[in-house]
Amino acid sequence: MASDSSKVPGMDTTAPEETDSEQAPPVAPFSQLREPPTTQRGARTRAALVKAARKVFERDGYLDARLTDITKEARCAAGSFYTYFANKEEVLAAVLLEAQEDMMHPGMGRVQGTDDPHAVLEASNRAYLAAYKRNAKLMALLEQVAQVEPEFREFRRRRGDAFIRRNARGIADLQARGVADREVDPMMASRALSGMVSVMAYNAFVRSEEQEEDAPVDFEELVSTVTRLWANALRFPGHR
Amino acid sequence: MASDSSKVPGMDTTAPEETDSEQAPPVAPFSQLREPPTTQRGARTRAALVKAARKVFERDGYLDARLTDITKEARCAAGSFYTYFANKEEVLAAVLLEAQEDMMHPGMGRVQGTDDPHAVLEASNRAYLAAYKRNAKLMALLEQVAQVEPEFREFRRRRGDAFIRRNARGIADLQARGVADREVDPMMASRALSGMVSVMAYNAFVRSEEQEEDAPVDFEELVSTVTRLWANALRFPGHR
Amino acid sequence: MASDSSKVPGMDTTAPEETDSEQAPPVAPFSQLREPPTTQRGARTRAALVKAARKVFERDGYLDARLTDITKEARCAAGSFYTYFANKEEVLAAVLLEAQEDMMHPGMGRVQGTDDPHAVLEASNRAYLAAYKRNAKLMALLEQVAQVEPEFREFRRRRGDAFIRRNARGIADLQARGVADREVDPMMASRALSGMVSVMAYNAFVRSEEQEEDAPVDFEELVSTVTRLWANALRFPGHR
Amino acid sequence: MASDSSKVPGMDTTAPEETDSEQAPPVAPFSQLREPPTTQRGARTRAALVKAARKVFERDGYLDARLTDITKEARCAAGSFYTYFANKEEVLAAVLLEAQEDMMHPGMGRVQGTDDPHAVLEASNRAYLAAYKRNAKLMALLEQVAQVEPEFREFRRRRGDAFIRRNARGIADLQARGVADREVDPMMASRALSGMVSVMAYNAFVRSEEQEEDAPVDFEELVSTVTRLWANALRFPGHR
DNA sequence: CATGAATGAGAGTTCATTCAT
DNA sequence: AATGAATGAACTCTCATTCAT
Repeated sequence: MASDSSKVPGMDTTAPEETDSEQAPPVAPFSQLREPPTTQRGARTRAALVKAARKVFERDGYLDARLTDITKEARCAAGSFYTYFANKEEVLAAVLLEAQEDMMHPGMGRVQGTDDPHAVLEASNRAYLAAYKRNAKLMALLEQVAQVEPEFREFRRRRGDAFIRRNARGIADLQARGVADREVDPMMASRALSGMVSVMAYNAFVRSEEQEEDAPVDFEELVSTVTRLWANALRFPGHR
Repeated sequence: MASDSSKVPGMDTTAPEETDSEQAPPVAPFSQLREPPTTQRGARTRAALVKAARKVFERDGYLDARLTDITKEARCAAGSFYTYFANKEEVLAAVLLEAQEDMMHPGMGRVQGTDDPHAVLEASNRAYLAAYKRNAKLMALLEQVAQVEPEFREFRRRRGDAFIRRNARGIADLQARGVADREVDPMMASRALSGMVSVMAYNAFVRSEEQEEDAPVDFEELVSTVTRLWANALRFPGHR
Repeated sequence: MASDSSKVPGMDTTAPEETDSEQAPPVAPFSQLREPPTTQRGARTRAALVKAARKVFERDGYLDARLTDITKEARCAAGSFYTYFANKEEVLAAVLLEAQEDMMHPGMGRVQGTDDPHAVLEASNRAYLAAYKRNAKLMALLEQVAQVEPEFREFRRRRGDAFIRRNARGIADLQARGVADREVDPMMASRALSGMVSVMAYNAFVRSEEQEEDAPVDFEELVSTVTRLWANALRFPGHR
Repeated sequence: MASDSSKVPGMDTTAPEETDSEQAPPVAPFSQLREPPTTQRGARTRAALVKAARKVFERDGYLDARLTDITKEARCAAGSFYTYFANKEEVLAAVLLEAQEDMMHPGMGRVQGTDDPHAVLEASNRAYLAAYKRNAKLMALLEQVAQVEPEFREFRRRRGDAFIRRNARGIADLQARGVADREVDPMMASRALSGMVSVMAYNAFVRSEEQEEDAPVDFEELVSTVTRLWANALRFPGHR
């Protein structure tokens, strides 16, 4: 069970600039073999290919996607593909790079005007889960590819690590403030709890079709459950 | 992200016969298309093929494994493969079926002579993690295959569900006894916490090679961390 | 379309012993590679194989029939097949030989107590068509095999020739008696008319499933039509 | 006994436009799965493959023909085959389609300036037989394939039906004019007589090699014999 | 830059036949 | 005689990649 720790949730109590510095590495793990197109036509074709690739990958999966499917979808010749990408891996990298922004910046940031750890945690989890839901197909794709291509395994790892470290800092911070249980190692706790949320996200948004009868999980219930368990696990005070 | 919910951990406070009845389904999801060999020689060849298949799968992964690699490893002709299996999927099913016993019955069962929920939980997690570690390569394989073959996705799901339900019963039981937080839904909590442990197991035993520098996680620390977080999350009492 | 000239119809005005002498050759065109079984058990197994082969051939066709299908049907081991036959061709030969009696002797013989050529012809055609109908599946099989195996092409040819020659003699006889048109060569006329009836038989009894809506041909109408055309073609007198 | 009723002979006394409308269906029973090549080079390759396929099929038979034989003969790579055809069946369809024109339109049409049924019939039969002779190898191939591939069985049936119906109309027409025997059903008579000619053609031009000693049939004798028998069978008047 | 046909290595599968038991 | 597992040659089809136009 590949849990996704490539995209992990949690709380963010740290300063924004640090976060950014952490996010840098996962952004560019792929070497740009081809230089970007010079002409306008080139740019258009390239963009069409990336868009088509995303569609085909999400529909057929990475392994079953044939390059000709992609070029067909992009309405260009098979050979044109190689003007922009060396192979399937490279288009996928382009697809992920393009979507990365939204996947990495859950968009919440910090809850304004409060220091309540519980509120911060909840907002953070909500933002994470919402982003996961938005990009569910891509996350599924990433999981699949990580099983097969080491480059993307690495990509997934870096993304997960960024979240885990960010959350670990948050935990350490709360421990220092006396708000969180000091008995646990912040890093390990972050791994466990970040993982917990990512598994829930994966199950809810990616594997949901697998579940035959089960009613789809209610989003808010998901948020409150993982938040509550997380808070409890770290023994946030004033809880009830 | 494929989190593992196919193999989930947890605590077992329920009666043994119930547990068994739950574990039954995942045991035999694959129809035996080929009938078992009648002669002794046949049994030997079949066993050699299954063994070879496990080796090749673990070494090369499911997708890169070629049937001829397997027959070569088993020292038999390519055609002999088809005496026992219809295709790659079927050998894999045989491999998993053979290993299933150990993967499903972490071997612990109950801690004798105690009702202490914390002790029970810890023993349960230790047993689960130990079994995961023993079968790490196979778990990795299962993750990989589940991404590609619906049959095995289903297999993974059933296994996960069995654990999740078992743990959900345990949680409900503790809630009834007033030992666990009654605010959370036992099923959702079980999903989250079981998932948490399985991710940790996956990261520790499967993805360990990925982690370049990080020191390998200490097994006992892993057990105590997840146990503590789990206990806290459910607000076990008497906690320090 | 496979018309059958291996089994041709017609009229038989010649003496029986001549006919028999013609039928001899087609009976044994196949070399008996294996000698007949000595023990009683052997005879039983061989018989079971021939019976099974006929069933499988008629069901699946010669080409799609696998030897293991036959042995399975005969409830014996694959290897046992080779105790009695060298290959698929040989079983088929055995099957045809066994059925030959009924296929070659339409069973009518002569219409007793009449010299009326029309009555004789009609009886002959009726007997031929009835035999064809009885053995339709085998005839279909023979057609199929003849397209593929030279040995059976030869077998088919000999059988057809026997009928054609017999009918040619009948025609020559009638010409001598002044009853049939003397302008046509008896042999050629026999080829044409015998062929005509065999095509009709093939279409009616073998290809009947092909015809989607068409009502199945009425047997008696078939008999009377071919008889009338045949009689007309040779300008039998007194015909209306 | 593969008689051909797929290609049947006869007389054509009907208006041309009707005939055309009947011949349409058999012309295109195969769906063009692959779209036709756009470039000139593509057209050349495709044509080479069809030509090679015809040669190989006629030489080795449909079943024994290997795809690599065809590509080798066409001097192109094995994979190129699949640019134009999905499998062996499809090339064969292309081969037959290409030859269809000549096989379907025996080229005679009507004898100009005469209403003499006998002359019309003879010209029609001559044209049919000549076309059969020209395409003998292909007709043999069609017979063979029809025994094995349902699609081509259907193809054969449609072609036969077209001829049979055309001749049936001719017969009905002559009956109306009082020239032909009114006792027989035009459709059944057409089936029998068309079949008669097609068997003769099959025997003369396809199975001729089988006949060891027999002198090859004289073409003109063939024409006059079947014509005479046909005319007699329908009791054309003024016959000597 | 775009096109789309050509390439060819390589994998899975079938099944008649053999042969040790 | 019977058994049934073992053999391995043969063939089809896929698709990423190249390259002439």
